[in-house]
Amino acid sequence: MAATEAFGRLGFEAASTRAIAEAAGANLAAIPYHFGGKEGLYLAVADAIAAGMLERMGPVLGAIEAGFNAAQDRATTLAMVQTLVEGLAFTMMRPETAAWARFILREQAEPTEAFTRLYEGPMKRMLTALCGLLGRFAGRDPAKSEIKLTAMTLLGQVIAFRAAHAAVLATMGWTEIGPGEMQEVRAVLQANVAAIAQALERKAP
Amino acid sequence: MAATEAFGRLGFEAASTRAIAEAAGANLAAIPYHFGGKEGLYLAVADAIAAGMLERMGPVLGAIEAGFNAAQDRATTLAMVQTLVEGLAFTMMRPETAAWARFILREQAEPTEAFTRLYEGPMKRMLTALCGLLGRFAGRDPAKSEIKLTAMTLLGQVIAFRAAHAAVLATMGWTEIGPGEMQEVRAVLQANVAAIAQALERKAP
DNA sequence: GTCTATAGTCGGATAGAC
DNA sequence: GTCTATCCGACTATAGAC
Repeated sequence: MAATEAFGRLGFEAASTRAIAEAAGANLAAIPYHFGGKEGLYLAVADAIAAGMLERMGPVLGAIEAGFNAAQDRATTLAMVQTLVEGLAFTMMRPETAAWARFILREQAEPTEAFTRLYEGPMKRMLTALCGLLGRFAGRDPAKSEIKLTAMTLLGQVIAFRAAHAAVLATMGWTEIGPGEMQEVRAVLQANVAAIAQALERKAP
Repeated sequence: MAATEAFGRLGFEAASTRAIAEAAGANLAAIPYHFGGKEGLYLAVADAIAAGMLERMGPVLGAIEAGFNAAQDRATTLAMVQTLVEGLAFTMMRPETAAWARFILREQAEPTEAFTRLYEGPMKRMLTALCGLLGRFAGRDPAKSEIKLTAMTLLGQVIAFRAAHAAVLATMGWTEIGPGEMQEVRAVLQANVAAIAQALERKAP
């Protein structure tokens, strides 16, 4: 956890193993001993984040994947999309996951081996599920660019609240995105998802 | 430019003035001499980015601000929203501004004095213009939370393509977001903006 | 203004005692 | 496994020649 915080806040190079060891109440030499070095610790953080995300999003994703083959009507499909977006929002906006978000955003800008572990784990699964749902909605191949890009924009709306965190706080006059603020965000996200889904549906063959 | 690239890629602490000076073909000692030190150089980068964004977004923002008081119909207002979102997308997705995006995203996650300069300059002006347009669209006070949050999600969709850059490339099978890819992104952004605006309009008093 | 040389600090890794 | 002591490299800033 100390390493997640430090790497997320400062990046790989600027974070110091000395500070991480001290924050964790551990000895500096324990890092090379247990993780094989600073880089090993960094990858261990990526794996821990991937596991944590899968743990939190697992139930929602499992339900979608399980219910997918049973032919669903559009209302049910839309509800699944809403659940997925909302699940991501609630997972990524919790105070405990702020450090995850910083770490992931860094890896997005400058991907390393750690990004592969994050992408091939939780991210790909979420994107695949969302594309499947949107494809059914639009009556089109989920692998089509338009569907995939729409999926990115839906998840992107959520990500933006972390990526543009300081701008959100400044604009809204908030000091944090707590439970109360989260309710307002959720209402707007739901409205947007519904609007975009409806537009997709209108274009369906 | 060398400093923008280095600070954007590595962050303030990890970027070295040695590497920046070498990349710029300048002498190491020139940095303390001309900018007062590493921190002064960092703030100079922030100011340069703010000025560059204002330069690129200025015409679009000026037109919106000038035309705002002349009572506009909804079609014109929607067109202005589309122009603003598209302008931001084209500004922020150009290869030349990739370094800006990395710098800004870092400041969003961990704001310093540099963020204030970015926010009070171009960001606030864009957000104010967009809230004004959306407020008129929805027939509501532009200062209402719902309007401001909707504005954040609209700009957030654009930001997401930079913030989740690696995930976008991996999902789309792209190697970069060039002009061709940009056209596809633009079409989806336009559709989303139209859908969200229409939903706002339906809720208008 | 521009450069070299250097001072002073802090980084990660490791040797070796326990 | 855990700790202290230490090595060696890289960093920013500055003194001082030109």
